[in-house]
Amino acid sequence: MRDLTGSQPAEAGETRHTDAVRLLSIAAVERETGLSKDTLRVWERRYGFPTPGRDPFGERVYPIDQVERLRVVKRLLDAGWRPGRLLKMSPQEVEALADRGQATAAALAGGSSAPQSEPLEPFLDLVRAHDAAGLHRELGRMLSRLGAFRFVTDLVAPLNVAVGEAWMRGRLEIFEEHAYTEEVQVVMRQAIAQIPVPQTAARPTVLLSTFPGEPHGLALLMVEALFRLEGCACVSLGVQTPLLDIVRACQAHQADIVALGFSGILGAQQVLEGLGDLRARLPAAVELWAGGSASVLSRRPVPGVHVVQDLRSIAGEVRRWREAGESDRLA
Amino acid sequence: MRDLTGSQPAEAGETRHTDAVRLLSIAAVERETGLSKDTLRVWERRYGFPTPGRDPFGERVYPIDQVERLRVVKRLLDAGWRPGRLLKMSPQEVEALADRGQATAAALAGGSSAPQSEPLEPFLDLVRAHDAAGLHRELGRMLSRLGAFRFVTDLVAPLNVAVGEAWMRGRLEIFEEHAYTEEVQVVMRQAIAQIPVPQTAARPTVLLSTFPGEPHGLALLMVEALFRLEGCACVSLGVQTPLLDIVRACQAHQADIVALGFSGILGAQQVLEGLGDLRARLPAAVELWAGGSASVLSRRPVPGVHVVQDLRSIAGEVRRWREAGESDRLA
DNA sequence: AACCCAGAATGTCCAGGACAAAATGAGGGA
DNA sequence: TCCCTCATTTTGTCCTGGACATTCTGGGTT
Repeated sequence: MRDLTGSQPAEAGETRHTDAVRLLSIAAVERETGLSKDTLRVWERRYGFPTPGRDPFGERVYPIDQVERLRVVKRLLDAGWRPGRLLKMSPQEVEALADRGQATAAALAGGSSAPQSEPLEPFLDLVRAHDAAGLHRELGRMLSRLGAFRFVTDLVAPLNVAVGEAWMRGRLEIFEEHAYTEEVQVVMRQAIAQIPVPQTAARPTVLLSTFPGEPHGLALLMVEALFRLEGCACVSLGVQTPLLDIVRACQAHQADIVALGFSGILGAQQVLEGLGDLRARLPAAVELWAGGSASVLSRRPVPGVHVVQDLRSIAGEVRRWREAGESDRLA
Repeated sequence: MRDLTGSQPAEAGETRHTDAVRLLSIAAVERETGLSKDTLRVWERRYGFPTPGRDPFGERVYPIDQVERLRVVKRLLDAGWRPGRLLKMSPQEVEALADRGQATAAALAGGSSAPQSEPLEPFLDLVRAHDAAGLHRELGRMLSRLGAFRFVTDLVAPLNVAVGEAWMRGRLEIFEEHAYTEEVQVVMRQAIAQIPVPQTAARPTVLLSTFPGEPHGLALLMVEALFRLEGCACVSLGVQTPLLDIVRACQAHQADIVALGFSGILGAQQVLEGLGDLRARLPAAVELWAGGSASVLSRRPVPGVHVVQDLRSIAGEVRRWREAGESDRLA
């Protein structure tokens, strides 16, 4: 991984100020890594890593390089590895795993069959060059060339995967991923704005959001575009809507489908409990769709929750819904 | 508050299923209210509220009405009240406070002097009617009529405050606030797209983001629009960038100003520690600007952090930066 | 080769104690 | 009368160490 920590040559008597810059509190580590305080403490107790020092008040202080390692571990965890093994490995071994591990996990998830019709490298180069304007221009060009549907399915979707993978391998910084996401969002909204609005009272009516703690709204936009292209009425609540409010919104908008996005930031347990909870609170007639890169979804099915593995399948699923509704109306 | 909890008439022998719908785990309450598990437990111990039951495993289960009350308490907390007093009050007293309390806090924050030149009620009515299309249309119309600058400062900014206040008084649901935010974001992005891109190498270069846990990206868009109108180069990382990555992005983009948004969701301590931490990690030449509705910012100044109280002041501050830079270059 | 179950692994929860930081309020000086 | 300072209370977060439901693993059985 490129060294951007701004490390100066360590001098003998490090000042208090340097310490403050090098050390993070447990709350800061939770913020930076997404690992809960409970998990951090229990890992230390069980596996002997991380090994934070203590400040004068007896509170944990984490060196920055351990935080970096925790970040990689977190990502490998999301890719299907288990902490017991990862945390016993040396930093070098973890690093090596990150460099080649993702390919395994991606292949395992069955992503290999995706027809990757557009070259992605030029876009990754623009991201690495921090050329936001250029990225915007090229994305806009591709949107015009491919049309909204193929733009989403053939370019943005594989590009997201490639960006995630590049981060894992240390070839992209998190902030570069953020900048990329932001730019794609702008173009995606542009794409959505171009889709003609459906008739009033179009069906199904789709409610889009994510759970609290899940800030990844890009997938939501992609899904919204695809639903719109199918002539559905979409109501997006943006990201991080509390569960009870999703239920209320569903009532208020008379939604037929509630679609939620998951990026793998949320823990498996939170996702499953949340989905089960939501399923119990929603009327049975409302379908609950879940999609995104979170691996839990494919690993453990939740009863009554419709998992959308591939963006391309949305069109077919909407058709299924409409036909099912038709027969209901006849009955 | 309007009853949208979907309550059916309670029958004598409530089923297990109904229980599951009525009771929330401590993790779910954290998700719904934004109050940490630690805080929930310590409130129970100290103030005797909330008073969760226990499931067969001895774990806390919170009735849904207590969760509703906790939400109101959280909002009053953000408005400057203290938990010791709020949690000793009866539910009715808290409710009454919410109904009139916000005005006090808003006046306290000095918001009364804002020249509110545009009528807001029609927009609130559209939000309440769940008329996303109508809201979009009216906002777009106002954008054209007022121009980007006045649209942001005279319409969107006071509207945000009005929406927050309406929620507090129980006249707006959270999901309605979400739907509103989403629609305004769409129009804001449209507004930004209309602003001509500045020359290459325009200065100052502004880096925009929020801390992890702060999902409110609307303020960020508003600020971006205003910076763009002043001819600044803007790099937005979207919301929730880890602190270390903000530092790296700042290096990579050679930013002159790092601007962060705070909505009051993050705890005071987190905001202050984060800002102090970030200030220590950024080069001294980089200015750190913080803005938003979080009350901490105005209550407790952080050394080396520039607090932007009013959106209108951004233009002047940019001018200040440019003049200061000029004299630096001469020196 | 498919299935199943004991045991290990793992994240979250609990209790209750401690303490730094922030807010409050009293007292004294300009 | 107003403002500043300092002691006191309030409040959120952190700590330890234990417990347990749930998930995953690996071997044995049909």
